[in-house]
Amino acid sequence: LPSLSRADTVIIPGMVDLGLSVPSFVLRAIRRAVDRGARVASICTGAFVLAATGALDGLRATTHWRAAAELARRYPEIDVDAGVLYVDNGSILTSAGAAAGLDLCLHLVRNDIGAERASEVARLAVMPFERAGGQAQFIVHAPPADDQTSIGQLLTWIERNASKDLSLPVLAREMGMSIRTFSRHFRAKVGDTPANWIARARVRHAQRLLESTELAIERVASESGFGSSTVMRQHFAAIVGTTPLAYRHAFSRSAV
DNA sequence: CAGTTTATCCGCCAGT
DNA sequence: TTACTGGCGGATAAAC
Repeated sequence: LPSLSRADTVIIPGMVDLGLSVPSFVLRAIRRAVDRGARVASICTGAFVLAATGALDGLRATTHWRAAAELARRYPEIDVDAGVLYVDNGSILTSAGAAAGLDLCLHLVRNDIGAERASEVARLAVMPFERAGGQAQFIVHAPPADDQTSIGQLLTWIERNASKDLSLPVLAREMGMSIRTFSRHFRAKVGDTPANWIARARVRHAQRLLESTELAIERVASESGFGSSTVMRQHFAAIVGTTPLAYRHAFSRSAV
């Protein structure tokens, strides 16, 4: 609970038993997070917890379809919509059943760091990138993530050009900003430092090459933009937790 | 692996 | 006054 006073995003999972009442100190902690502007999202029947804090009053919201009527009965102030996967009110979000919770989380990832990364996350989570049809018409009340500025575009460009020179001066010039301003904006928008993010992009690139080619490790390193295989190994160990060769072997064994 | 060089990051601050 | 920019220094981390 103490982390609720610092968290940027708070996610409330579903509760098994709607008859249980949530301790008031939990509700207060959540309410404080809401009040200081943290982004708070509920999944499935977690909407009941969020509703109990009063944060949903006057807003449109959703929950598991079997619980929707009960939510509307208990909290007349809430505009309950059982026909959508999730509802985005900007900093307050709710989602329907558990699977829709994944859609909601993917929506957050997409808004935060772009569609490119979101599609990767979706792939990792083995779920379709964007569910369409049926009840998939989600509602976006908030202005669509302000200017999904050029930082987002830069990220996808980096993702595709891992082997290029991605030093700070180069990227800053690319963006038409000074180095100082660029690193500041990057940090604010992406939540990570450029070097860190680039290292992870390069590791992803290397993983792809290791999965799908027979290129020598040294070659994989240079194609992925690492100065040497030593540098790649270093990052690989830190991020993936194994060595490039071990990764390739593990992958080829498991890929039928 | 250890030592050296280079790059990055971020607080600070003066200038729009 | 607030909101933003961008150079500087130097601790820190990465690359060699």
